[in-house]
Amino acid sequence: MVQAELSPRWTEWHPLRGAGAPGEGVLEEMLDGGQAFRWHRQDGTWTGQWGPHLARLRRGPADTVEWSAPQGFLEPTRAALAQYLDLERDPRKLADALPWRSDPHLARCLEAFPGLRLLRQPFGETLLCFLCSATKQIVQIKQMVARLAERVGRPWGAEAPGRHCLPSWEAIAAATEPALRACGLGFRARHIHRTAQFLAAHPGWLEAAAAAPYPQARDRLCELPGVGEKVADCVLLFGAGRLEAFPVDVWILRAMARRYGLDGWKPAQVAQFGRAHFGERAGLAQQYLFAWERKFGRVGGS
DNA sequence: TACCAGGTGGAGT
DNA sequence: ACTCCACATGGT
Repeated sequence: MVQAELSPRWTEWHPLRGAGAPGEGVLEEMLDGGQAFRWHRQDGTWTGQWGPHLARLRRGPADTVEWSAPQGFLEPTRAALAQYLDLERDPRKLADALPWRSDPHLARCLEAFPGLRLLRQPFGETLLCFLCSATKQIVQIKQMVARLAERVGRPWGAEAPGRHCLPSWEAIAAATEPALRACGLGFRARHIHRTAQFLAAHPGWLEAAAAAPYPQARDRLCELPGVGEKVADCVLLFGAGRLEAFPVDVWILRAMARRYGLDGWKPAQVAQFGRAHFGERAGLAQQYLFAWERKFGRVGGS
């Protein structure tokens, strides 16, 4: 499917500066654990794209992470990575403010994924990716957005031949729905195309939603076709750094039923419980619970 | 082969 | 307001 996987010439590796390095296996959870869908591993090296950016990441010596950029893009990539990975903030300090002292399961989750970060992805791209996410596995979502980039997005540049950015909302609005459907989007193609049409007809709408306070931002996003409470929360959490957002998917529903006794609770109730129980950074707790349940909770009820 | 996947929207009660 | 179900597609 991907024909000539020509790779760019890369700069040398640089140590990632910033507080709180991820523990063993945690980098993988950050890049491939359902927050982002544009990172691919080959031989222990992760290559990823976001917005106009392209970078590689790998584990370095002594619990560090190293990065490299396409030749000629060292400084812009350095700045973009700092923003994307939220390097200014220490993830362990953020997590320490969660109520793990009174919540043994949460404590276990924090211990299992030390240094886990929430990404700060481009808002519009996050919306696009999570519009693709409905009842799809992460591997399939990655495949869908890869095809969207390849067929609808613009080429990254001469330095990285064969590589494409995700399409802008304008580009998606200009595409036909059958063309989107041909990317394997299924019934999501209609939602995505109608959302694109709406955004094209309402310049500045998305930026306003991104800037609004959490409850208003969430309500506004839910006006878009294909966006419900879960997708809106994912977009705000992973695309706008709104840690109050508490996305409830099948894994969180399962986790809250098994670990907190919330059997039979509906998503909206679980979301309310989550925000009340975990506090103003509930979304961070959510990501730990999600990661733990997927890694350790696949079999066995309690 | 069945069942499930980071759900949503619409119809019927 | 709540319950049920169609919606497309591919992994396990």
